[in-house]
Amino acid sequence: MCNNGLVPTESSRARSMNETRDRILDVALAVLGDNPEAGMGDIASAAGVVRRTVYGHFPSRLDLVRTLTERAVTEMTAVLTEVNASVAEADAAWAAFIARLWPVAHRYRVLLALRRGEYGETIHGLLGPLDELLADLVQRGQDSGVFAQHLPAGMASQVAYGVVFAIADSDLSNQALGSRAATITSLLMLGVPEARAAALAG
Amino acid sequence: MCNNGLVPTESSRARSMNETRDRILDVALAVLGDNPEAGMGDIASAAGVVRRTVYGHFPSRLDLVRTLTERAVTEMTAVLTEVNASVAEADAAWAAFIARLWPVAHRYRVLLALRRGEYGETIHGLLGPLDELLADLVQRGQDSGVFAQHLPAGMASQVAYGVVFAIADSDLSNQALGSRAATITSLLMLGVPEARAAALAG
DNA sequence: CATTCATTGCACACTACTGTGCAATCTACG
DNA sequence: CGTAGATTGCACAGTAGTGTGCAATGAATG
Repeated sequence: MCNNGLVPTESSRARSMNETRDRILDVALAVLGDNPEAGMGDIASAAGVVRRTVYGHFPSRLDLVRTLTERAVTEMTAVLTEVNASVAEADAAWAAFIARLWPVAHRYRVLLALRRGEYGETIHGLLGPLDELLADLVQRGQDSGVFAQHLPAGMASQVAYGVVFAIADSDLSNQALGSRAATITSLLMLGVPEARAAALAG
Repeated sequence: MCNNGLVPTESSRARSMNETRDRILDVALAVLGDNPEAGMGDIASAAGVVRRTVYGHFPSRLDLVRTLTERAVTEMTAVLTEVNASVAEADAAWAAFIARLWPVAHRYRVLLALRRGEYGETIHGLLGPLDELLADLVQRGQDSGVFAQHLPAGMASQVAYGVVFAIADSDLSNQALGSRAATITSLLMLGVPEARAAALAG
């Protein structure tokens, strides 16, 4: 063991193994993004690896999906908590969140489809904490009067960021325009006036 | 043949067969609404019939789904054309459409899930004409200035009525409130001011 | 060099469907 | 009553996936 105990200095072997693992995850995200029903074989092929190898890293399909979901939740939660801490007004915070969420949402667009069917329960469970944070933000906006109250906070937040993922899913070409469109659209449906929404979307 | 040639007077046999067929369709809508991945066996059981019988009425699973989709398109198109003919303003027409669409949307909520994966192409093709009508309505509203233009008409209509189906899907308890909430939410995201949206939603 | 270990290639069992074939059954109809 | 036809029950073939077992390979490691 030449490990210094602080930095997990990986042997070349372990590093190469982690690279394989990461590549599988990245490729899985892309492949499943195109076709949520793709099998382990499709993912393996796309990753330049054999199906058996994928099972070496992820014992089951559910493990792979869970890992992807955990990644997504970690990234998205980080963005939301950061925005929540630095932006006071709820509508401005929402706008900042969506703007920074956009690239992430596009990457993880597959989760929108995977939420239904088979893995729905697992994914839903993992997304729970994030859902609560979103609902809290919307609730805060509704309490301070910047958001309308035509929907209960929980449902409004779900539908609003569902819309973001939906636009991220259908937006194949222009990423920049999509971000602005998604921000404005979600703000509008939360009850923010058009002028204010356009201003917040930069 | 004691048929008078005008009304297709069915024999008791043919009537009973049509009842079976209709029951299968109704039950399939309910079962698939709860679990879009339910198999022919599940549908058959729920309809109080044997799997083989379902195949007697619908040669393949696709035939069943296609029939359900055609039903949905027929009903929804009828509502939309009727509203289009009787209501002038685009935002008012949209509100009237959603209000009358609501119960239908709830019944056919499964199509939202079925649009992705396997039958997506078929369903998409059948929904095509309806999608165009919706896009036309939104375009009309954008041209006359009652709808905002943050999204192209085609995408705006898709996302807006996707939201309606999403709310219909998650709304298990109160149908009446859901209709109003869905109307307001979709109007808001189309850029209609909150006051006007609330007024149009009755 | 000898060892360790990720990866490979192949075989296998298992599950869960779809769609078909066919004889048996029961019922409405003539 | 006799028959046509809808329905049933069961068997069967086919497909497509998941997950496992195991020997062979090849490269990094000590």
